[in-house]
Amino acid sequence: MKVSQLFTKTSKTAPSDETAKNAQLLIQAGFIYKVMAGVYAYTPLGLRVVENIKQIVREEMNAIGGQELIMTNLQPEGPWAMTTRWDEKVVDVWFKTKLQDGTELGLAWSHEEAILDMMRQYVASYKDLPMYVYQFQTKLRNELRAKSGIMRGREFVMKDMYSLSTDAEQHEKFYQVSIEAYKRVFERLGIGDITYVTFASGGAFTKFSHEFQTICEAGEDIIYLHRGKNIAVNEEVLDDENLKNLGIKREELEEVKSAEVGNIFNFGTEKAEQMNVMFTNQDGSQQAVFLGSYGIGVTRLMGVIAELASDDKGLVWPENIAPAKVYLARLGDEADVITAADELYRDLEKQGVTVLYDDRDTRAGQKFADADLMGIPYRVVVSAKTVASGKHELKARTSQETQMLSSRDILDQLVTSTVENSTSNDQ
RNA sequence: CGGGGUGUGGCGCAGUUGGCUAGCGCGCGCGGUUUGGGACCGCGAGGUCGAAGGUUCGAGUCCUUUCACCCCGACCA
Repeated sequence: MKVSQLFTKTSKTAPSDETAKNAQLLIQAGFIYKVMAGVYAYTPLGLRVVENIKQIVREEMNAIGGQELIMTNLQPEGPWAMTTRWDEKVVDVWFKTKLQDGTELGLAWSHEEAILDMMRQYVASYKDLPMYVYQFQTKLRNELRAKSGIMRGREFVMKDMYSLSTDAEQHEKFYQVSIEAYKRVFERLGIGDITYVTFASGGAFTKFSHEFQTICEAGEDIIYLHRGKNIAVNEEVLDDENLKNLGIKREELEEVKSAEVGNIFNFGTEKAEQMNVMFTNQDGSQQAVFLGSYGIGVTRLMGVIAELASDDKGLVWPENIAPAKVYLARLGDEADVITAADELYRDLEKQGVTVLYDDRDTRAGQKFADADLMGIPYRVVVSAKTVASGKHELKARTSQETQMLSSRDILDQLVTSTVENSTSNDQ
């Protein structure tokens, strides 16, 4: 991707109508565009980050048997009425609209009912179960108040997975598998060590649900960490009885602010009973499907990571989700400089290293400032000086030191570290 | 939804107790000098002051209504 072709521009000043750090930085650097409160467009750089996060999630969901699909945003009343969740007194975040003939429709804020309604047609026997489906969807929620930039919007991208199981035992098995998969996702996103499996309120079917909470000052939740056991308790379920059941003592806990980046939830058989989604069991009896629901807030994660990974110069993306791995700054427009930079650009991309190639006719300072603001992990400088010496400059975003290396060595180094990344990711 | 705050060129801001052609910085265009950390000089384009209504000889400045945005709270399956 060439910087000269990006329609977005960086800004020296933060937007005045945002106070959340994630929104300020992402807008300043040209990753998102604000349409209205809680509603943001993702511009090319931002979209790359979203897609990178999605890809990591996708790989882990596929690895535990998830089948990707896409449900619809437009929802008919029928399925939701069966569970009482069509009622705006029950679910107050509905956006509702109408067909031209007056038929009321809802815009999906979640998809449990939609999934079950569809699966009624596909699930007939215990042999069809368990079944795991997931999607990346733009969720629409009429929140009373949007806030914190992209961490709490009215329109956001979420990965939601649904498990359909024959019974509690089969469900529980996958539930545990999903917890491990989620841990791998957050590990790969670079926030594994500050993301805690957290006990939270469970609703009618189980004592707890599990949230994945990332320690973050900008988060909305307060959780109590037990570092020894590597778990946490949401303040909403912090009471003596629960602590006793979990075998932990209040004084062992540490209070922190956090952002909920994932949630897994057990619906039991109630929803399938309400919606009449049944299967025939081995003994020939009709039984209701056991439902689980597993969310990861994709765009919220982007916001959380932007909050956590930045310095006074701008964003600092982890390599796994950065919009590009390298910022190639070409200084000067002499023919040999252009040739050298173009070649390096081509060779890097050819070997799978994503490059943001700053081929603009602007000064060095501008390019360096933009590279820093955008948070690209590595910066390579090609100039008349480096071309003359045969060695270009390589610098990591997080480092002050630069190395002078030949094009060949730069290639080797950047390609190699890509390989290391993908290797550790496969485990 | 309750409380608080803010709306002035694309962005960030200043506009004194209402006063004449609404300023500044960034960005943008043209010319020139520059060229490794957001260059400098000159010229130039661009706003009717969130919107509507009102008071006044006169409103960006005052009043009313309204819209939008931000923050706190409530809410968040």
